[in-house]
Amino acid sequence: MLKQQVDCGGLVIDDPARKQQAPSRIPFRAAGSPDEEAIHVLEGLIALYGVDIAGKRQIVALRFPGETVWPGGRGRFGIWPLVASQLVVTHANDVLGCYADELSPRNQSIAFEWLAQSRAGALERTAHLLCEIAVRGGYGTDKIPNMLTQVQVGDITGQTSVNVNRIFAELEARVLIGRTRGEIIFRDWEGLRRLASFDPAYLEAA
Amino acid sequence: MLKQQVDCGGLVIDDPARKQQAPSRIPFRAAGSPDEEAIHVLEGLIALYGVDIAGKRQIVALRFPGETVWPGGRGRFGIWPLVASQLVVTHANDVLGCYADELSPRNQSIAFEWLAQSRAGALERTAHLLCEIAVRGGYGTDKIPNMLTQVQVGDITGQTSVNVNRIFAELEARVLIGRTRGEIIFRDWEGLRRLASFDPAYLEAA
DNA sequence: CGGTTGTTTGAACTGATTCAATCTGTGTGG
DNA sequence: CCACACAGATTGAATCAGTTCAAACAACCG
Repeated sequence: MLKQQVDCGGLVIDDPARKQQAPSRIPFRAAGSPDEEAIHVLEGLIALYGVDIAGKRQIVALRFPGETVWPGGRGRFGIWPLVASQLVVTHANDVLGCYADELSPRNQSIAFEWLAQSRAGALERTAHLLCEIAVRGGYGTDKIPNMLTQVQVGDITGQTSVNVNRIFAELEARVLIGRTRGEIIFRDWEGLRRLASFDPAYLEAA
Repeated sequence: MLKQQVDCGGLVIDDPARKQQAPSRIPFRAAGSPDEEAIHVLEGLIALYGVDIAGKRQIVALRFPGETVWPGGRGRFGIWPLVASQLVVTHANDVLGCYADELSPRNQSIAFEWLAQSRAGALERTAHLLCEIAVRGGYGTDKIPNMLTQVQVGDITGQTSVNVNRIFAELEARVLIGRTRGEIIFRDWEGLRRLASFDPAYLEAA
């Protein structure tokens, strides 16, 4: 998970002068802004989102700590911290070397996985998100912090928050997860993984 | 559209010895095979697809003539010629140079666009596909060849063929398209474009 | 305490699926 | 030239997943 940081040269990314705080849920960069920058996530969780005519936002990608938002969408996608985050912004050229070799195939792989999942049922998609957070966030298979609102989960998985709530209740009723205030507990990781067709292979670089 | 071919060195891609015919609808590479190769499309239309537990296939990307299928999914996605196609297969290393600069950002941009579109209604998604075929296939805004079955359109847009049929009928009833045996005619390109929120900017390289 | 944000629940509605049947064009063999 | 098979397109009816609207409930915070 931390490989990118090492590859790209710690001296750039660890420069404290470039570090920025990004408050939760305040757009860090709105859709439509030019993007020449690479944004490295140190802490928190960042979403790339598109907006349709009706004003509905659809999240198209997540970036966990250690991952990087590369330019390439011509600014069509906004950047939205789902939780309070720490970022380092560099000009893309400074770290381009590691883009081709490692990062881009992995990001494409994740995008394809999301597309392949996109027609599954809401139960499967929601379970898949929980699995992905567990692995990509490095939390392991016991539990993850409950850091997203149900509205945010809906933006990611393409449902209304009303339905997210029912899906969570259903996952709990099936004893796949448990919920406390601050955490989601995996009561049956293997069952959840199977329900979601989640195979972490797509998260390894090509 | 042909830029990639030029960039990557015509001598490799134009080598007639490497040219292969790929018959329509016979998997060229099944999901799960290793992928070390770059597959260049000379003619036809290629789909990358994933398969879920239920055996349903979901197409995650298309490759038109002049475009290339890069490795990076660890073989999780199969390659399926939607129509009879001409391909050139090379080892990825031989043409890696052009990957980072041009091709990958564009492919990521397209994947994001598909994800952003994925929650729109069936009418909008189908209209979007027609627009994308027109531009990416280089057919212009008058008409496109009717080369896909309604089952294939459903695989791409995530619907059943029954619904695809109804959507086509609806698009025709709204005088956005016309249908003949071999072609789909754009009767109101601007209206179709607006309905689909189709902005060809995402098809330009970053 | 009131204000705000997030969660939970109910009921009506709708887009899309599923199942099933019919229709149309195309090619094939007698 | 006709009989037949086959793939694709079209249509109808029942069903279902998810949305929408509306309201109640819970937790948190100044």
